[in-house]
Amino acid sequence: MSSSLNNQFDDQMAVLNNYYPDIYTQVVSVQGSEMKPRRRRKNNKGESSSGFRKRKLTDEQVNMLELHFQNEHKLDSERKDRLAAELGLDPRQVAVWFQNRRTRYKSKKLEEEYSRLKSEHGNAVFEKCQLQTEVLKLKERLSETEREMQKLLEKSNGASSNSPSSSFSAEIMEPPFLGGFGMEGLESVFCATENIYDTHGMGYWNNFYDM
DNA sequence: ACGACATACCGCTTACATCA
DNA sequence: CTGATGTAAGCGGTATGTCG
Repeated sequence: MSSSLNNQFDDQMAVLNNYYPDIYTQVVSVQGSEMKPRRRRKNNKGESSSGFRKRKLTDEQVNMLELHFQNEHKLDSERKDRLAAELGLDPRQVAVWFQNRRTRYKSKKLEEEYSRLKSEHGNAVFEKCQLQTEVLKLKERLSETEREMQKLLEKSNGASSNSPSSSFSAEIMEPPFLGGFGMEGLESVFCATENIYDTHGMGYWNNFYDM
């Protein structure tokens, strides 16, 4: 632990002591006398639950542990022993609490990350759909323009009967515009996704991912 | 360098307390 | 009373440091 962190921690402890002046003596008197931690469950046949009652840590103990955890997620042996003495707990209980707390922290972080990625993915899908729709519209415009050009060519060919057939006219007669872009069969997908967004908005997709 | 041992940590699981 | 949920703690495995 760095010295600045130590100072920060000492400040926090001072504040806590201000709010809970007799926290340590209370905790020690309650837990130190009769709540000795003991091991249980040697195996899963129910051998050793001899009168054991699981004790919940007091709010003050949890607050203190939480304070230490915010300061540093891992314990060195010295800090563990000192904290255990301060809280009237077994050092092993402190270690276990920190381990469980790290697990909770990790799973919470994972959930947050999952939500963030889910949201990003939803936005990306939405954007992709918009872009695909745009591509379709542009292809339609291109097709229309090409048809008009074809008409103009036919007109001019009719006016001068001896005009040569150009390679250009042959090219523009090729019908499958979408095929050239590898977009075969996607028209219905575009329409479907577009309709879904139009009808339901992004909330629909968020619910969809929650399934 | 190497193996034995201790220690800390992690993931998974169990058992208990609490609450709706 | 009961099932769901939160959490303290047990257990086995792994990584790392120390010592002879």
